[in-house]
Amino acid sequence: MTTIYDVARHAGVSAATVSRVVNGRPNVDPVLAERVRRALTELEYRPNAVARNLRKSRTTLWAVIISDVGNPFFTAMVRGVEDVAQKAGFSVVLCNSDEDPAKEGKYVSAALDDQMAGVIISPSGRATHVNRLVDARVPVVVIDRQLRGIAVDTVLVDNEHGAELATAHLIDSGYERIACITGPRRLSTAAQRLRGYQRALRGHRRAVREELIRYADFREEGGYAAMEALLRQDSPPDAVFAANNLMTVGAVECLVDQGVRIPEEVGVVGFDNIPWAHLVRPSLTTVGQPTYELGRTAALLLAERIAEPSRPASSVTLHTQLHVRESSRR
Amino acid sequence: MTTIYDVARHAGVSAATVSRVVNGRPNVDPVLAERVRRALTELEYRPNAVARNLRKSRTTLWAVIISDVGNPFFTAMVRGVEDVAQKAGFSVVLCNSDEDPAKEGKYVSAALDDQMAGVIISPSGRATHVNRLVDARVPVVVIDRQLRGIAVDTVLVDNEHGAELATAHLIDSGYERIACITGPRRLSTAAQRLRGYQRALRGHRRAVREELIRYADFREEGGYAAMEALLRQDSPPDAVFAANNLMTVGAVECLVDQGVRIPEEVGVVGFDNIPWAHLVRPSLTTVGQPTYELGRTAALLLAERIAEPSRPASSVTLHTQLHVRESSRR
DNA sequence: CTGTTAGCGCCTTCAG
DNA sequence: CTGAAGGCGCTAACAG
Repeated sequence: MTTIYDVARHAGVSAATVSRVVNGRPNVDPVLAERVRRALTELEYRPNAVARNLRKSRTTLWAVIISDVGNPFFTAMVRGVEDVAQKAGFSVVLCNSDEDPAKEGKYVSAALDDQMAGVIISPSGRATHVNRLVDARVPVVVIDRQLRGIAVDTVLVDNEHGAELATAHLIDSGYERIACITGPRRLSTAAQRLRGYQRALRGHRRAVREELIRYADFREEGGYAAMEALLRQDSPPDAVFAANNLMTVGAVECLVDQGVRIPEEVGVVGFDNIPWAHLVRPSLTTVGQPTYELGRTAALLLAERIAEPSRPASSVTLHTQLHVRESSRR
Repeated sequence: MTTIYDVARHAGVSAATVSRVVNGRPNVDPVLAERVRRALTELEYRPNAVARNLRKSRTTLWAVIISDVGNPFFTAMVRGVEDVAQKAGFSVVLCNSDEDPAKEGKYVSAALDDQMAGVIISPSGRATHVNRLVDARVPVVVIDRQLRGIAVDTVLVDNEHGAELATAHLIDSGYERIACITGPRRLSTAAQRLRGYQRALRGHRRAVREELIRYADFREEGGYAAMEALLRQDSPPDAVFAANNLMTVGAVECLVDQGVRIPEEVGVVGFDNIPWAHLVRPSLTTVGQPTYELGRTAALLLAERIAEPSRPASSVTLHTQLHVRESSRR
């Protein structure tokens, strides 16, 4: 491995001068600079990033801690993060917490140990781990899920509003007994989408029936099981609002398996984009999120905070959009 | 930030002793060790990974360079990699080359500069960048795509065989003019899947018609455009084999848009798993790959090579499986 | 404008 | 078994 000293010797200057040239500092004699540049290319010098990081006690890496790499929602988001990161000179370490606070904790520790330049996290529950980052003054942006009582940059969507629109649309389509399959209680997204559902019902003077509300796990299996339970009831629902993409797929699978016709017997609206929602028969009505933009925005916020650590925390809310397709029209 | 010296002072020993305790070395007086451990927890000491990396000139990071984070095939693979990596004490840096050799080059440079412990790469074309890694003695595993004339650990699937099965199945189902939409010529997967298609035709004494073969980009848009072009021909195909998941989706979209009925008018088989292939109407026949296992295997190979850098390169081929669903039965 | 010096935090000889 | 010393490669402060 060729070091800065090899280059210095080869160019007949000091290591400091080489460093200055490498880092594009002004105040270097053009003649020397040229000699250094030649040595640089001749020796194919590449700065050792690790040494540089130690010296500056900060790296050029961002950790993105998401709760499910298998969920296209999160990968689309990561794409948005990545594009911004690369332009800003950072690389992205993708960490999959699998909704497991312990795993999340491990990744937060790693981010701390590795002196990551910043962290974007979709927290799997309480604020504990995010607090560790904040306490250590590591720039953090929370994405997708809200954390109460902690001043941190946050990027969200208007969950409640989106859920309300979705539910109102089912009501307008003539469905009477509308169920809601939401996510784990501890997640703000689950709570807010449930609240939007309830608000729509109340706004249309419908009763909110507890037996039509299910808490599942934001996964396919959970959506399937919840739908199954709903169908087994004495008076089953004639429509369902599922609070994320994977659970929507699970619910639809269940309906298909049970031979229940969509949208005639049961109408379906899902939250989140679902890849190829339009190819599924019937095509699925969804509340679309600007996933890529979510990631982009979070990355932009992170870059700003890194540049200016003391600026006050801000919170950005992006908007969802209802895409009406076949699964909700009867 | 508390350093090893703070701990040493606090415990009344030298930094060397602390280091030994932290790293679980034997030959430390139990009494001292206990004192050190107490200091460790009292001060909440966390070793600085960057300093450690510099000292040992190796990190605990793997770079996984894939060509499309938007493709569920690759993310499923990454999951397999991640699970193994975590158990082996490595973190995974996910890099998205977007099929762009220049971007790929940048990420390879980053891996080199950051002294990554290893790289898993699905190369976007020629071997140049992989060679740089090999030359620098960075442990590498090539995944999904074959690189000729270079001794490197590789994990593949039986592309030709899978494609042959898929095509033979279309022939057996009674289709006559079977088209093939394959990927970029420079990618081994595209070439091999095309070869499998041709082999199946020849094996069944059918002519291989050049006008039924299209080279696209392994993306949705490419699949759509290729299908469109095929349909515009004088005698359009009555079936199509698409060589990856996204192109299959694109082709199906095109058929739907044009009002062509699947599988009655045109049969469809796609390569790669397609999430929710069974929910799409008609459900899609696919050649399934063991994606998670691909990632797992690559990670295992990488771990082995890191442990034993001089072992000869090996190549593992996993098997595909034909999942017959509705889109190919008439 | 340039070079010398020091040290980021850790680990690993090498003496003792 | 323990501690002192040196150095991984780089950059920032300080003289010159």
